[in-house]
Amino acid sequence: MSDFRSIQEKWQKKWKAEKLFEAHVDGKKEKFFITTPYPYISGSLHIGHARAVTEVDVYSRFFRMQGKNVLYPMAFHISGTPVLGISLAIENGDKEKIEQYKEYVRAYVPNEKEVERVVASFSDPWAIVNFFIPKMQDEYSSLGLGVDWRRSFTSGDAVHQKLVEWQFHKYKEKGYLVQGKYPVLYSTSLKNPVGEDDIADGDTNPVEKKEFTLMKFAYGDAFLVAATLRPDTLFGQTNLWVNPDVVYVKVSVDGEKWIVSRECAEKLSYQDKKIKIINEVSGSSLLGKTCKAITKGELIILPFKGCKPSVATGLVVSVPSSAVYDYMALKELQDSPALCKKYGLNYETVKKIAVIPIITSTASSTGYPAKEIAEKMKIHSLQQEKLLEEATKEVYSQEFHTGKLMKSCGKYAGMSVEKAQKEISVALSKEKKVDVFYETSRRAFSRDGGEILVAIVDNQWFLDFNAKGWKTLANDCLKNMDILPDKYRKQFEDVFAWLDKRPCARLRGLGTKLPFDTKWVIESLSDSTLYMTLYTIQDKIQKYKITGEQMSPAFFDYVFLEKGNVEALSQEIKVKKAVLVELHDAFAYWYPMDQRHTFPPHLANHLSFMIFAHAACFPRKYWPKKISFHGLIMSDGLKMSKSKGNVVTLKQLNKDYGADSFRAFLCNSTSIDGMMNWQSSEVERMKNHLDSLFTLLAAMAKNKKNGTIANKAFVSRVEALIERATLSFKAMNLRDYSNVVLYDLLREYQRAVKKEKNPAVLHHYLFSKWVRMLAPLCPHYAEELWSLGGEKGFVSIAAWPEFDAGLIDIKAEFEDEVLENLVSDVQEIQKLARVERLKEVKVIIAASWKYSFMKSFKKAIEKERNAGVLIKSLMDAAHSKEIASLIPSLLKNQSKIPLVVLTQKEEFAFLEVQRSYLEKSFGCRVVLEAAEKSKESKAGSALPSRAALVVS
RNA sequence: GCGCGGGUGCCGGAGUGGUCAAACGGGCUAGGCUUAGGACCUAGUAGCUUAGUGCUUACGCAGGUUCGAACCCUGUCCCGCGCACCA
Repeated sequence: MSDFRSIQEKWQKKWKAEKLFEAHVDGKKEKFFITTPYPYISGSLHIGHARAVTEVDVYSRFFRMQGKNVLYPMAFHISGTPVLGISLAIENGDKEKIEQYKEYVRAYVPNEKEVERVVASFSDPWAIVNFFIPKMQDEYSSLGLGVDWRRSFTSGDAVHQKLVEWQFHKYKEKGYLVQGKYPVLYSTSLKNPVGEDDIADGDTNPVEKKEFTLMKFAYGDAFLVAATLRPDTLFGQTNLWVNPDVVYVKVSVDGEKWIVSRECAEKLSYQDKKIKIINEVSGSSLLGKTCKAITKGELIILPFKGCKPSVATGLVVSVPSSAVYDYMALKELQDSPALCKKYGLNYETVKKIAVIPIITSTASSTGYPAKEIAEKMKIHSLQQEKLLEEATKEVYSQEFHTGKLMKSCGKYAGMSVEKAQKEISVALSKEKKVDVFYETSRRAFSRDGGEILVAIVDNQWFLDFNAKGWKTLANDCLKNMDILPDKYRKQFEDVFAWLDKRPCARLRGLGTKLPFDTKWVIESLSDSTLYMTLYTIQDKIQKYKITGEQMSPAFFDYVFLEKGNVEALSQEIKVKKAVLVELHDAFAYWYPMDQRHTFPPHLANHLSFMIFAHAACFPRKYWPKKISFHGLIMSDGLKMSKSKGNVVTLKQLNKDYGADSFRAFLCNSTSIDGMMNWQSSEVERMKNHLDSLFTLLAAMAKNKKNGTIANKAFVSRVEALIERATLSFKAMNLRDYSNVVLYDLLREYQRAVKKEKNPAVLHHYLFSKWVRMLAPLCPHYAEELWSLGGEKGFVSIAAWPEFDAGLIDIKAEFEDEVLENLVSDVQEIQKLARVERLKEVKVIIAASWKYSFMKSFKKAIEKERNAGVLIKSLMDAAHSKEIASLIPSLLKNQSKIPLVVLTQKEEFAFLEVQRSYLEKSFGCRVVLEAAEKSKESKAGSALPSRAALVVS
């Protein structure tokens, strides 16, 4: 049994010592530059992080063996709020976070005192970064990755920040950067915009922003302001709802007086409105009064306790035709003179309020969907909240998709609901009869307990993807890229079409400051779209100790774009001209990026932005060439998560299975875009399989002899497998490639060795090819075997085996198959006939005419498949009966048609050669005879390459 | 809701018009090896049938095109993912 741990360590050390994976500019070699998004700093790495990097490694090792100059680099991302959040939590004594990080640190630091000290130091975000990065590098390296670590950096390093500054200057010059107002989720306690991970339960129950239309109904010197999501129902408004138990406030809003809930007034102050509270107005005091309708006439104010002061304005405009709540609330009043009396309302007036039909849709052809659905669902009271919710949703969805406005809607009559919604609010907004208000989709709090609401940020910086020409460039870039699998191309196109303005800076988080407005930090997705360029020069930046100050925009202009005067630049930033030229040459050699490999969740954000960034800042020749996608990772059939306890860390992985087993399992268990389901029992199996493969190959290594192999079929099949593996690799079909090296070659070997008198010759031919083909998948085992077999140097940089088309021998393969079929047929017959010990096997070879018939038949069916026509054209008077029955049966079961049609003589000769082998397998005499000469009744059923058999 | 992708055996998944009862792997069953277990090897794994190369039913469901469909077309049901300030 092999010791995977020591083998793994041994070869990783040697690779490192020999600098095997350090990539150097070499104009004589074709380069291959492949990347995967840099990982974000987190506690510890698990197999989810390992998929992309491992697949890239397997793939790039193949290209290295194909003679390409491969650059596979990696860096680290630290921008944004997460790292900052951790250090803040630790500084604030957050017990949960501290414990969590102690746990992470314990994996590396044995001494508990030291653990405490390290975690305490994490109040400085850089301490987190500096602690984890070397660990992450080690863990990644333990997978056997051929990464050139000299080119590593973090997004917080000067070189990265200077690049991002250069990039944003370019954006600004091109007019891709604009400023404006923008609604964001905002925490009142943090006094800052918040993202999903700042919100309590934000990841499991996401908070969205909802855009309400505020409708202003004149009431005395003020407006009663009601919020609605459906401006399209404007013409169906019959009354206003207020909550009689709520005390509203009259506030001055930008010169107008509005009556809204107190909570709403507070929220409005965050939404770019100047608010001053004038006085209180009790809900009950409004009952029975009227306000001016937006369309014409007046609306009466009625009570409805369902109006929540915490939602929108706390006032609701009633549309009983379409809104089930409104319909029910109105009906309740109309059905009860007592209730009206209680609120001091005139029953007759209330009774007279008529539902106004406004929309026909699949929900109602007459315009009374609320009434109809309430009756259908047997809703009879406002207490049935669940049903009411459901009914509301149902009506809305039907009306939104199928609704048309009726005659009652004036000039909007005949318009679709979807369209009317937009047009009505635009028109009313022009007349200043409505305003916009943003509300959260649910009540939410930031992790420190502050309320989340929607605030409007002024002077927010946006990337304007619709800026002149940008999209055209990006689409151009996309069009010339390979997307693997190509089904994602459409998705890119859709995302590109939909991208509009995107906020690109935040007020908090780690990252690069916007050079021309330094209170803003460039947001962490926007700052990581061009960093791959740095991989091409980072080794030299370090070698020549170039500082952040020296990396001015002019520096990047020259290094990337060869723009400007080198001499002048050299003087200005004090970097030798020769160094600048060297940097440029390195960039020009490695760029563009040949491939980027990641998972589909990056499509709509990172990858799209990456394309836009390249399209914006670089000429066509430096645009990325290919994007490939891998699938997601599950563990024991579930998404990996701490709470489920199914996270498999790379440390564990190395301890229990080792890199090669993981790599083989990963590549073989699913296709590249399929989901990898980690199941330890299956990984264990793979480990065992590799063990026995290793044992077998190690034995072969010691027993090899040059010579000629008689088994042409074997050689032909192995050559075909070499070609298949090569083609699969080129298509990044890692599963099919791994099938070849893990199983198919093994099967062919076992098949051949049974018939082989001189296995050492077989080994000589197969060993070196097999080990080389195994190397990308299981590099550690392959290196060990390579040295066991006495081969020179590293297999990691050996040449990939060449496929020799001249050794493909279809006839030999076919004959071999005929032979194997014959053996298994005999065995089957023996079983069925219950013959204990064979005395004789009679092999009756088909009559000669059948061979020529089969030849013509094969040719004929290339064009004609109709049995009747075939029979006529192939008829031969001497064998009419047989032909008539043979043709339909061959058509039905085409597996009976031999791949290669031999002649009777050839088949005879081949079987004669194999007779001794057959006799040995059966342990008895084997007699060959031609059907024409046979006395057996079975003789007639023999077909070319499928002899009739008689056993005794 | 909009957009995209997908539904194949006990499972993961190949297969996109004929050599498919379906690659490869796993599981399961039987046998071998072994002190035992593990590992490994052999055979079987839709049903029926048989001294073999045979029949029937299958690729979400319902239709259609074709000599022929898992594969093409139409309808339908179900599932997954994305929908922005978040890495």
